[in-house]
Amino acid sequence: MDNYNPLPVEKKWQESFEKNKVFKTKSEKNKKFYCLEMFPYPSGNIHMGHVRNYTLGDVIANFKRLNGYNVLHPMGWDAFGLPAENAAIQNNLHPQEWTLKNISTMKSQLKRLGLSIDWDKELSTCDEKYYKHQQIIFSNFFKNNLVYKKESYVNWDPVDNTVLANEQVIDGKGWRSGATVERKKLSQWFLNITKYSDELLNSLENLKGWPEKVKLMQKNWIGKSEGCEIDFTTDYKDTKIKIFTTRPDTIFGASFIAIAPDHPFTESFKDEKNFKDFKNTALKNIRIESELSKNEKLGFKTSFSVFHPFSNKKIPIYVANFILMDYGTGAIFGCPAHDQRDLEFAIKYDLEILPVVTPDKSKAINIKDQAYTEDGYIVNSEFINDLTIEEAKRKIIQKLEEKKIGKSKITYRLKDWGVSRQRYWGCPIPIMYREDGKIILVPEKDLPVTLPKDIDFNKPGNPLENHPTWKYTKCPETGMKAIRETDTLDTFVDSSWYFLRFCSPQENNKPFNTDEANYWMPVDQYIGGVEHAILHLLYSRFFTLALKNEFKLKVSEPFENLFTQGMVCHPTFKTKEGKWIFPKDVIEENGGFFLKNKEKVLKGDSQAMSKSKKNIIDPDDIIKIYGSDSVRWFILSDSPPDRGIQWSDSGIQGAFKYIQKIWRTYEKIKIYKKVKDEKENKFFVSTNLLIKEVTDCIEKFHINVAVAKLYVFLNNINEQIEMKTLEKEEIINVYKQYLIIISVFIPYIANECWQKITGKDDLVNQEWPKIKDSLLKKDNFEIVVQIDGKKRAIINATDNENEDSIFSKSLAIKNIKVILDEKIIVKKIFIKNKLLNIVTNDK
RNA sequence: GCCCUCGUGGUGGAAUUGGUAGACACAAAGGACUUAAAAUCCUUGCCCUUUUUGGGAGUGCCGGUUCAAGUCCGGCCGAGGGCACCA
Repeated sequence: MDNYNPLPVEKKWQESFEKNKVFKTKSEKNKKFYCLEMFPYPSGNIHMGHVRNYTLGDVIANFKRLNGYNVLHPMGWDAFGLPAENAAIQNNLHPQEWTLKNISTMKSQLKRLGLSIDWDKELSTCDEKYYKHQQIIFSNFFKNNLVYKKESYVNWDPVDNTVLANEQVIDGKGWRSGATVERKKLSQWFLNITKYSDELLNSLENLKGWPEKVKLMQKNWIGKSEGCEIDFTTDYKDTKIKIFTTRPDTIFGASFIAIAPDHPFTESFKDEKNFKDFKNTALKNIRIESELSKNEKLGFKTSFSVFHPFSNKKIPIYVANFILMDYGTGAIFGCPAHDQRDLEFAIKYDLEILPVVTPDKSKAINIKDQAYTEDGYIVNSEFINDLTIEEAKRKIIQKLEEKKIGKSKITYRLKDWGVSRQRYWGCPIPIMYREDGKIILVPEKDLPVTLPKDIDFNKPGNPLENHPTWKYTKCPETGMKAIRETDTLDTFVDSSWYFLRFCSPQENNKPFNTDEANYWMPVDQYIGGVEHAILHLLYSRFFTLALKNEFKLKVSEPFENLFTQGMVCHPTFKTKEGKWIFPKDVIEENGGFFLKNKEKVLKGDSQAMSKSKKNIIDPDDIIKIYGSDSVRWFILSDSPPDRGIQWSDSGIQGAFKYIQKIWRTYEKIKIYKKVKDEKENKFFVSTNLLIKEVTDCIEKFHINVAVAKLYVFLNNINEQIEMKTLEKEEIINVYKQYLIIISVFIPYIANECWQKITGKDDLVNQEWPKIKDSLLKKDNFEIVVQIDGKKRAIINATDNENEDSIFSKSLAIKNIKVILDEKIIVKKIFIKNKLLNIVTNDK
């Protein structure tokens, strides 16, 4: 028998798919399925993470197509971003050339995988045909007050004179210059996502098809807190400090006020030397975020106080390094007895610790180094004594509102989205600053504002800013001089609406065609990495809400079902000096690991594949040896798709063997002859059951289990071939059903075998095999017989066979009888067609 | 620190949601075929035993609920992830 050689076969079918536009989206508007995987950043080559992501999506898309859905399965490129600029600097290659080259490479790699993508829908975010519409969306947000400018901090490299992205700051230093990064305030554009805080939070519970984990992460990110604001009157010219608290019930335990270092109240003493020093250290420490929680709680005692709103007691005001100006009101009252952080602060500065909540009314509570934060009753608190915490909160808020010094208030952790980037390779913001100081939009007819091609990366800073002419323009209305916005948009903006654009990527006048979008949206299945659980997915939800009215969208949520796939992992290798080594450069010998020059290599634990640790396997290298089908099959088997998968050589070899076995099965069927008769054959029943199980597994994303069932399926077919009791036609029919099913996973071998066995190449036009309910009804069952819950025997029974009959059959079994002879039967538990448990007095 | 998830053979993992634990695969050992290798196929896989269609232990640890627990409840231990001065 010939071996199956995947490479020429796969090439043949790839060309055939392409030539015949097999995966083109249909125009008729019947039941639809929009299957989308997160689009890739064109970094150079596809990696195993892409292979897993797109293969997974392809299984779903193929499955739905065979089940009669009109499927939209597009692909595009998240093509703006910093690495293109870095490559430009390093290789003296224009970001656009670098990007386009990468897109072309990766596109051919994806095609080689046999993905059922409609390439006519391809889009790229760095294409002006795409970002023109993003500028229209920005203009729209501008008109609807969803975008505004405010001062905000950036990472500033004082040596390179440039703004750094967070990932360019390493241990607080600039990645190129090594200079300590400073915080610098710049005026930047913000999208008003917080306007939708409540809606984004509340509709999470309607997202039934999202993983609970992701919803929880978003919920925590939005971070809703219910509490109240209280105005405290100070002894400085009667000014007021507004604080936010979730624990107004502890107001009588307040022993200090703490405000943020950049709180407006600090204006009156901002030039005091002691305060300046304090503020500098406090703000400096904020920059290294990981250090924050370890930081010591430091306070600066001001010479001012506030008056308690109910007791009129004087309470000192501190400036504290742990109070953030951009959360709540930038000020709190500290109640040390019932907040751990306040307690630490109070101990350090010797402030009063007055317990006002007790778990037990009859006993006094004593606070040492643990704040009491549990439920209880209020004490030491005048008119709210003896109330529960909840009652006290309500009472205090009511009193505050009566006295007009406070009100209930909901605060969110979610902040508005800063979208300005001081970068070249991004979508230009369609804004002009007119010489009379007015900020105006570039009119829609003048869009897109395109990026200049001739740029100089040798000068530090933003090339758009440095460009000799690009930013100078004129106001089209007044003819006044104007300067263009030189910031570009965060690339997360690009990916916040691309799923809408895919519905009508050729639409010229609008970001998307309303009818098409309303037909295809929402995305029925979205698949991607869990690392996007918060930002990308939240931003996309925000965009959908924000665009809804203006563009007449029917949906409020973009992604009906979300699946977050796990990472592809591989062991890491290092030399003694700690240099990372590619797995392909490592040779295993007698349990040890070596380089080609015999240098010893240390094997580390398995981690997610990453360029920096070099524990990567290039899909190209693998496909060249085993073919695409093998890679697809392996990456789908073994591990549940939402968990990490261990890449292994033996695993891919196993997959390759399976592909070979599919081929051998075809060759055996080709020469098959029936030689004997057999009355009873469970084959069709078990096949039908397998089809049902595989179908269920795919629908539930248990792809690894579906794969396991398909091993059984093929083994069963081969068993039947050996038995030689079926008609050839019968074997072929089951094999054809099998091929339809595996074509969803591994299209090339499936199409090849189908063509060989049927003489036609119309596998893609087939229907998913029907499950025959009549065959699902079994008439034979294996009944488990237990004594006191322990399995003792298995009995064959007919459908619905009754308890007495099963019981008497059990007694006929020797060891059951032996055991029961010594015991008295107390009762029997019987479950039809399944189980009989005989319970005795002797447990 | 807070929140979440997960602990099953040498390994990746199944188990219809409380009803036969270990499907399927990888790796290993033994065998068949072969001059040989590769490929392929078969067998084995905890302990005891009268070698069986027998018994026992067994899903991180301790306890509980139940006729019955990998699955439910309580406590502990361990691994991974998210948030991180959020008032």
